[in-house]
Amino acid sequence: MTEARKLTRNQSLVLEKLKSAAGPLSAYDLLDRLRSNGFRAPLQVYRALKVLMERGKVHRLESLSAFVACCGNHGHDAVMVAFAICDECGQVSEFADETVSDRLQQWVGRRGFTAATAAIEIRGLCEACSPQTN
Amino acid sequence: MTEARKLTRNQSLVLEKLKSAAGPLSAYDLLDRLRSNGFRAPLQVYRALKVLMERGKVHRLESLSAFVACCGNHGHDAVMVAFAICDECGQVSEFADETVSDRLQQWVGRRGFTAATAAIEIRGLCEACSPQTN
DNA sequence: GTATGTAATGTTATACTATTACACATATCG
DNA sequence: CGATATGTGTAATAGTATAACATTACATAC
Repeated sequence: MTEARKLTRNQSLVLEKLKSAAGPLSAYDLLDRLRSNGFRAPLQVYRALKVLMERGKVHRLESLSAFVACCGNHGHDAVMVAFAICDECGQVSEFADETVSDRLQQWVGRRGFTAATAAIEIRGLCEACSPQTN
Repeated sequence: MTEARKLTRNQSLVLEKLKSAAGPLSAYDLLDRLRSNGFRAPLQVYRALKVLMERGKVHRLESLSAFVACCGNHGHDAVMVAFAICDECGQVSEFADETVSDRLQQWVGRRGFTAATAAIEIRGLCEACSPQTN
């Protein structure tokens, strides 16, 4: 198991901001929102994010260069997590599908590849933002 | 079908560089390699990349902020493409798996989400870079 | 309590990635 | 020709991320 130390002040602040945000936040968004808490430099944010990601509490959305708090609704295992990101409203849904995970693992495994992390990000339109069909 | 115009000079140059590269290249890598061809500004690269990606000739690796030529070995359809990226040597394998594609489509579809594009990137160690086990 | 090692922090500067804005050119089509 | 659309060149700027260094906080051992 990963060592589960208590979060430091900076780490807690960053995590709280992400949890209370409506959607993904960039590191600089976070910095701006934490200036009133004494944050002054990007590195303070990036360092906190690094630890939070290592502990699985935060995910980085590669295609947005932004970060979200982990929803925690999926199996706590080392399954690959996927995201559906609405290009219109920015809403993000997090999910994990074991079949997807297994198939991807199998494909790379057959070639001797050892998977460490994965980014699975689907971009499109959420229901609310889709053009009406009726 | 997507209009298949002939590539312009800049677009061809960028595509050729990507095809002949050993691995993914960043936009600025490309710029440096194309200075002898008259390239002077990042925008010349980014504009060519944009068109090449729209035509499916180039993929962007979100987790690297880099670009690769499409291998063309997978079904030419609108299937989601996946990548295995070695964190050690930078080698990239491109592949498409219909099951993965279908499962992801199903998951988001069930929630009324309309998928437009996807990024599936697995990071880890390729066979050659994995620690020996024998 | 003091020494020591480790992790976290604060700060500045810098590197890397990407886009905006504007001017000019070229091609196609009526 | 005039009108629209696309491509180009250039400069300036915005946005994302890390390197390097000095300092502080805290746990543990002596």
